[in-house]
Parts: sequence; structure tokens; C-alpha cells
Amino acid sequence: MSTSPVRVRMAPSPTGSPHVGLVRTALYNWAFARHHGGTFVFRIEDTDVARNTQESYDALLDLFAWLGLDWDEGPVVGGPHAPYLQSERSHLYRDALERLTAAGHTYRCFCTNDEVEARRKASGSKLMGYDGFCRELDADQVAAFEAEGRAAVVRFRMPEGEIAFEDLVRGRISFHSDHVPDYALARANGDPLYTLVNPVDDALMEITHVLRGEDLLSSTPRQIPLYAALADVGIGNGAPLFGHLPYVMGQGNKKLSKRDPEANALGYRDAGFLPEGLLNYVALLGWAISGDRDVFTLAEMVEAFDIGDVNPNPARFDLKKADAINASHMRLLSVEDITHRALPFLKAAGVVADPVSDPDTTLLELAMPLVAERINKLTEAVDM
RNA sequence: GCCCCCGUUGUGUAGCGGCCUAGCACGCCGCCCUCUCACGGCGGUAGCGCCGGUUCGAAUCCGGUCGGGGGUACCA
Repeated sequence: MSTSPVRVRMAPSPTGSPHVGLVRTALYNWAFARHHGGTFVFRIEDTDVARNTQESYDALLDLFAWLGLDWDEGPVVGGPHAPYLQSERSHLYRDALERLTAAGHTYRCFCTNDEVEARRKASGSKLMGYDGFCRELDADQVAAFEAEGRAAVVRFRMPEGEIAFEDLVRGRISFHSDHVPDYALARANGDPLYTLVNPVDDALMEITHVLRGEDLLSSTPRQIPLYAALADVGIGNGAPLFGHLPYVMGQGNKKLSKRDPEANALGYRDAGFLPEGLLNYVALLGWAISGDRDVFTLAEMVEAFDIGDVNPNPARFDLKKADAINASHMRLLSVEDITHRALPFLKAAGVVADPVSDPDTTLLELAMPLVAERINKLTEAVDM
């Protein structure tokens, strides 16, 4: 048993409509935090100004409010590491970049993609990515590039050697630095990139465990040395522990894309799902509470959740099973509860008046006991 | 190409060397209950990718192979 306090986070980008994969990741982080009595941080990664939207940000807050996944630090509630929107933290990234550069962990790179590609062809190297050409430029060379009017990206100087870590869901994983090129931390125009801001924020916010999608697995070997470099310049305490969660797949062998209708998390609320139903189903995408049961409450999940039990295989999203799990939760509710929850749908459909009238109340009292026992989703109450 | 991850019925999973003639759930197919539908009950269907090795014994450990996925950006 570790005695260090657990601090985890979810860090979505406010682009497009929230994806069910995000719900799964958020749920695992939340359950992990609650299980360990730790802190759940909510951070908004809105550095991509071109794609961020206010609607998307609002949708994220709506979604988590509906699901009942509460956060201890983040937007609305604040916290000791505020602000929790990356767009309001640029001074922190600039400071981190200056410190890293002062300590020699970065260098300026003037190469174009074409030049890098041409060199690779000429050398016959099998290694992809940046070749480190600008690593050791002297002052004259830098001056020459600048005289040409070239702008420079800031690259991280990757240390040489093996980078290994113990993944919380996959066990030991190792890469060799030969396959992890020096990567860009900031654009030529000075804007910090995700590669910099994500680790800086996790370090600053003292995140202890990063549970995230498998798609970030291959960026882990480049982040681990960055955490070390950040700690070296007084930012954070080194790398957190990582756990890479399996993909959520759609039909066939494709990741569930944002274009798939079943990917839209808020769509489930509108379709009459219970939040506990969606959460329960989504929890099953990579985790099981036991061998012979798959319907459980959030409280039971918090009690039982162990990141080490998460299955590394990609999971297929199955709408029929989601419906069935939701239906099981419907049957767990009382008639009064179902009536209460179905009311917004009934009002929206004009089945009952908005301030519920007396005749409506009578109707509901008569009809709901019959309706409640046969519907699988709240929206179905409307048709009955 | 190179690097990394993954591989149990159609789907999600349990399984961590003998308890497995591989369990549970969804789906699907029957039957029962029922005025109908839903719920509920009962039964059926179908799986350890492949090849070697270790072992008295392998779904479980090791190697290889095949297949799938991801990365290889001044995206996240």
C-alpha cells in the first residue's frame, strides 16, 4: 500500500462533441481516485485555438454533471493549481521552456522537413523522425541560419539509452532512444505544443498516476525524460506512473470515431439512458467487477476498482449490450424514481404540460406503474 | 521499412500450471409464463489464432509465426 496521496486527472480538449471513450477514461480515473481516497483533477486542454469551441466546453461540463462524476479541482470549483484551462497558463509554459533551455535540455532547430527527409534518404537510415542535425550547432551556424531568415522550433534533447517503465495495465514496456527522436516542444512562432504543456501541467499539478488511452502509449518514452528534465529545473518531482487503457473500437477493427453516432456521449442522455447505465456499460470496456456479474453501482465500482485488473485488449462498443445494461438499471429504480426522471422527456414531447397539471398528475399515477415496468430507456415512456 | 502494443465463442469478459469435458453477460435460436408487448423462467448455439518448447500436466510459462492496432508531425 502506497502512502503517497493519489492525484489523477482527466484532461479533455474542448473540440467536437465528447466521445464515449472519454467517459470511460474519466470514469476509470475518477474511480481510481475515489477508491484510493485521492484527488480527481479536471483540466481543459484548450491549446488548439483553431479547433476549440465554447459549445464543446459547455458540453463537457454538462456531460460530467449528468454522469455525476465530480472533480475536486478544476473549472468551476477552482483549486490550488488554478487556472485549470491551459489557455490561461501560457506564462507557466513560457517559464518552463526558458528554464529547460537555460539548463541545456533543449536546442533550436532550423531544419525543414524536406531537408530532414533528404538526409535520411542519403544516409539510408531506417530511423524515422528528426535526425538531430541541429543538436550541436555552433554560434556561427546559428547566425547563418538566422541571416537566412529561418525560424527555429525548440526541440527537446533526448538522452541516449533505454527508456523503460512499468505500465499499470501492461507491465514493463521499454523503448530505445534511437527510436524516440528529439521532438518539438514549441513551434517556430513560440507557441508551446502539447508535447510540452501536458507534462508541464501534470508536473505542476503533482499528478501521480496518468491513466489515459493507449494512443498515447508511444508518446510516453519521450515524456519520461522530459519529466526528469523538468524536475531538474525545479518543476515537479519527475514522471508519474502510467496506465494505458485499451482502445474503444467501433464496428470492425476501427477505433470508434467521432463520426459514429454511438460515439457521442451526450447522445445517450438524449436517448433516455440512465447515467448509471451508461457508466456501468462503459466500465465494462476493459474491466469486470467479477466473473459472474456485470451489473453494479458506482459505489460498488469504487470499492472494487483496481487499475491492475484492467484488460489491455481493445474493446468493441456494443450498443445492444449497452441497452441491456441500461435496462437492468431501469429495473432497479422505483416507479417514483422513473417517473421523476422521465418527466423532462414527457414534458418535451408534450405528453404532460410543463407545470404538470392536476389531470396530468392523475394520469401519471395511473399510467406510470404500468409504463415503468416495461421500458428500457426513459424516452420510451413518451410512446406509452 | 523501423519501433511499440494486443490476440479466450458474433460481442464484452472470467481464467493468473491441475478446481476448465473453459464460467458469466449481451446477442442469436427454441420453449414456458402472458389477452398483446415488456419483464421473468428454462434450454440451446458458438471460443483458448497457429507452430514448437518447458512440465507428470498449459488457455495459463517461454520462443517463433501469423493476424490486428498504434506511432514514426512545428496534431493531440
